[in-house]
Amino acid sequence: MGRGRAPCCAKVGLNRGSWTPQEDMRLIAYIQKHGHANWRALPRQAGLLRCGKSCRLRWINYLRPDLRRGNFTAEEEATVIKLHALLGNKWSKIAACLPGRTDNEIKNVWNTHLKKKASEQKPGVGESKGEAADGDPDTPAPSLSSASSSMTTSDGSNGGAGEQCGTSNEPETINVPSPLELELEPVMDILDMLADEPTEAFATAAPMPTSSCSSSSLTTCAGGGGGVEELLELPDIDMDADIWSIIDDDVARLQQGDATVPCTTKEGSEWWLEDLEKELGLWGPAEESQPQAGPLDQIGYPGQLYETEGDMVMVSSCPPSRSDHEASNSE
DNA sequence: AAAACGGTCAACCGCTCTCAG
DNA sequence: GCTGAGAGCGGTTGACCGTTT
Repeated sequence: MGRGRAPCCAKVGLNRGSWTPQEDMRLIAYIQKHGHANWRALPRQAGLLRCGKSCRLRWINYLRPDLRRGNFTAEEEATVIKLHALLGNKWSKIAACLPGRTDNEIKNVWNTHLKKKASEQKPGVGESKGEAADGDPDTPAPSLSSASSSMTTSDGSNGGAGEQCGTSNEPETINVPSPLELELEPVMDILDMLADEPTEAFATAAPMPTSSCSSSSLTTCAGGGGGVEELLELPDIDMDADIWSIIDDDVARLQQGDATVPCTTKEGSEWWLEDLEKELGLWGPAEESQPQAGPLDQIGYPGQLYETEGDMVMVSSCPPSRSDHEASNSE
């Protein structure tokens, strides 16, 4: 109430719309180095002409290292459907049960096809709290374990995307009893409570222990892959110029094929960027990478520079064109 | 072969909640 | 206890791409 405040971005002089590869690189480099303690200040300190909100969204929905990508597995879809039946449009909470998936992504998937699917599955049973609605005798708990299996299995039908995301993300979690289970545990509790008391119980009983996976903080996410958190522990430092030296330095080293450059090494905590690049078809020898559409046609490998608007830009991660995304999905 | 249509997804907008001063 | 700032969430929109006519 009355918490009115100016929009986070005065819409003057700030970039809007799709993110460019260089913007992505700046954001990634900055967060890798300094974390994201203060989203509002981040774009200024990182030298980005974006509002903090936009940066946050970009990071959370696309650049975050612990993201899974590619099509939803059947298990994930089932989980979303069931959780939606339980929670409604609480996308962030649903996302908390699907590590590596973002609320935005789940929302989109729901609105595009799961909604239809769900209504087809349960023509008249929709209001029965969801659990057995799809004819599956399983209670929500089994559905969650399905989700957990989907995490480690990853969908082979994703044309490679699945392999990069899920498994490479947490190879160890397969044998270890459970980062994921631990993560899902509170959710199970929540669902348990929901079985008795609808939605209100959730609010009180769920301090959102897992929400970090969906959107709040990478540092606490089980899927985050160890070392990343260390990178993000650094305090917020004011360094407009510094970010450039980071990027410039990395660019230079990348061009020399220096595998120790953060964004390129698989051994460090930056493996995810490689994965991202692979998924975008920007990684590896030409014969292996997918044909790029549009402006990316002129782009070679990660680390390679190309010029745009008089700016030198490093080929690395970039917002995937739809063709990239769908190419990987259509397999 | 071209145009129209529909589907999908990334990004933006505005509101609410939480926390620090 | 109050106020303001920042973060997070859910809804909506616009652009792009594929499919159908």
